[in-house]
Amino acid sequence: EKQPWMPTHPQKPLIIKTGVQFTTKVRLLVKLPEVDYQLKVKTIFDKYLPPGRVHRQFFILTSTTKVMDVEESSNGCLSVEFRHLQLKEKKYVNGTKVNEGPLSVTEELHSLSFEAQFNIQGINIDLETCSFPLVVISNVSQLTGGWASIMWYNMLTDEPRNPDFFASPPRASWGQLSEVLSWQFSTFTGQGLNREQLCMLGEKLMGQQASHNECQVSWSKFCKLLVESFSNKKITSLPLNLLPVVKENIPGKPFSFWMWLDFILELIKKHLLPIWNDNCIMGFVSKETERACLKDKEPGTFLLRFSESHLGGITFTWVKQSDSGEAKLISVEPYTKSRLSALPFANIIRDYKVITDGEVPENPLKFLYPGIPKDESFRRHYNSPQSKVFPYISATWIPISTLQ
Amino acid sequence: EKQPWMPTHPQKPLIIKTGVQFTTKVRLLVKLPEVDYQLKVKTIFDKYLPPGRVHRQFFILTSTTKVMDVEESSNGCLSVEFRHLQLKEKKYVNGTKVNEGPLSVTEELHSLSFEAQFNIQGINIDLETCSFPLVVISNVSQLTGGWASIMWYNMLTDEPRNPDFFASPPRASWGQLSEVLSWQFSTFTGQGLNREQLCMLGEKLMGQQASHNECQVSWSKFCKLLVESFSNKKITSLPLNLLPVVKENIPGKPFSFWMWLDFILELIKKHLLPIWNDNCIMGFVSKETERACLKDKEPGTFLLRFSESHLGGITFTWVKQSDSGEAKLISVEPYTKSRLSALPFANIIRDYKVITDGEVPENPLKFLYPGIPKDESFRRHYNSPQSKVFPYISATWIPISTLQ
DNA sequence: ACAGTTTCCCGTAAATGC
DNA sequence: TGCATTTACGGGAAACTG
Repeated sequence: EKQPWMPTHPQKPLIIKTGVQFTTKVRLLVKLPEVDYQLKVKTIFDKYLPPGRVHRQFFILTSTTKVMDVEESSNGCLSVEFRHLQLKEKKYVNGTKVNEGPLSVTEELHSLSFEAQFNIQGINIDLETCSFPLVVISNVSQLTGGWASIMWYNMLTDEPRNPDFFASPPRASWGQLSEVLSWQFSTFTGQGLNREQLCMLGEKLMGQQASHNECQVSWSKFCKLLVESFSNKKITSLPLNLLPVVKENIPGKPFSFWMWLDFILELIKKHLLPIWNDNCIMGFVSKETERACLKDKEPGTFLLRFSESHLGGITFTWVKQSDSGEAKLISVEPYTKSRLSALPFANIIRDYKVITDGEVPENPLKFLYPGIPKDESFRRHYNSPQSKVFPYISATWIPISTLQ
Repeated sequence: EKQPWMPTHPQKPLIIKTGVQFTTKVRLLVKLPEVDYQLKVKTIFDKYLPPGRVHRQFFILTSTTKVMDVEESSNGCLSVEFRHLQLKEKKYVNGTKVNEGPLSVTEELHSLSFEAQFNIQGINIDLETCSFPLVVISNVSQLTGGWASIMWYNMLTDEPRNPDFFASPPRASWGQLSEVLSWQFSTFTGQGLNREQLCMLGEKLMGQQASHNECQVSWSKFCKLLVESFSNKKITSLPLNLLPVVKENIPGKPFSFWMWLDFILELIKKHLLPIWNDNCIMGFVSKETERACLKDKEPGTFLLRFSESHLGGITFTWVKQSDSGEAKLISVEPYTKSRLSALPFANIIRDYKVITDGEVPENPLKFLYPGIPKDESFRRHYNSPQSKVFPYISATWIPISTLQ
């Protein structure tokens, strides 16, 4: 017996949102002789609650039993697919809501059990199986946190069930973690992260180290602590719940490493997929590396990287010949999903202009690092102009910045 | 007894969306002596179904009884407010779903009844009252149609209840209708439409007439037929359900007069309120009037009007000195809510540029019709540039069109 | 007051039904 | 099959609640 899983959110399975339908399928791997009776399967949510601790409790709002059927696609074994299942929270369990302790809701692990019972040659046989750990959320804003839990669990344990996993979550080696992160990118882009990109992520998470692979990353560093600030390293490495105290000291970055990364994944998925897959986006580059890359390049050389200060933002940095003759690096305010839905990023790169007073506006982006003429890299991604809208003349946006 | 009404959608009361909470209040206008007992009120949805015809049927999902209370704000009379009421459709009434005839769902009129019963000095007294007609919708996309019904009903009858009103809806005189339309604008802008604007609407609906005020407008012309097309008047004046036949012949305008107008109302509400209230938008101007206004004006004179072909779009038309020396009018592709959320309209006017090959981009908008220097009209509506986003340089959009 | 969490519901997209 | 209508649910914001 085994439980494949049809998730609500295809890229983030094993997360169920209350009030949103999900689908699950159970297959009976043992072939039963003489199947001329109906085998009814029942699903139960959280059949085995961990004894000591108090979770939120949920129940399946919709019908929970269904009869198994011969599956045509496989070799004739029995299976049943539950569709339109929906979860709802039981409120006021025992009249009181018990404090849930230090775990956040996305660290609570739940499970879906399946039961069936049949009688063969006078012997009653009980079948039972159980899903991998599930996270239950109530709003899509919790998907990022929930998916962090699913990844951490499956990366670090082979146990099919351990609801207390996050009571003391083990650390991960960077070797393990980087593989998982890279895999996250490959799940929807077809390719993972390269060595340089992973190296930047390792540095961001663990600082400069001789060898990252042996480093251990804690759960809280991955997903609960604020991202290191370059300007103020010590103070920002505090749990989120200390944020108000800290807020006055450091502006920005009220997000964890994983939250930062997951927003980038979403940005790529929705707005950057073709140019990402075409390797036009260096993406994960520290400011130091960026400087090292660009400082000796000719003016007009640029690279694309994800903002470290703005969630889900991408920026470009280019080399400008300054008046003193020395090269200067300039980065544009990061483009986020809302701005990218006004104009696709490739068009922004094509049309971007800097206006310096008294001078003719100029596009400062000429060569994609290390030195490929811009249009050669991006031409195939430029959007063709929209069709005519007779009797009007069509209109679009030109992205600009004003320099002093 | 009387029923004020707290709507879900504040600007469009008397419309209830299934599954969305609404609130209603009943007040007892008779003052009862010696009120030392509890007066329980019960709400019933569609207590009196019209005998012959078959409506969709709904019921109140939530609790329907509540005890009246002395209202403090008024002079101590009894009242009760039902909150969190929610409507759900009864499916499969009597096992079959009967065809509903020619009425669309937004033409079905429903009602909410209130009952109370009390005993005073040995006499049983039944109280009962009923709301004005209500429209029930299942999606906000039906708000426009529902509100048309509410307006038409209340404009043309004083009956508190007539569920069959739309079986043969009376016509409205343009005098009545124009007053209601103007009032729609004033409900959220503080001022109605002026004579010229109303005149354009009258022409759009009824064609050129000596006196519009006496004209009668049918319900279907108001809200069910396609808007007249200037290029093809006859063919487009057909009911929406004939659209597929017509579609091949005429592009665009698959919407009724009221739908067109309501999208404009929404556009004003969300994106144009300050400049609308400042009378910068002439808005309702036919192409003929536009030409008459602008043809002798100096180049750079422009006006703002709502698109007749694009739902919820606003455009500007300006005078361009053409090569032949003759004035030429050019209109930009209408800006709709999605594009206006990228850049506010006032900024678009300020920054708009036309690029003609080989020439320096130029802003063709100089004088707001009849001749007010642009900045004088719009300066107070320009958005200040966004704050700095250190260490990035800020970026924005410049709206442009390319000519030839 | 406040942060974590849930609820609410618009608006788009997809599904459903006639 | 096509349109009218409903359902689904992401996403932003408000409400809730210890």
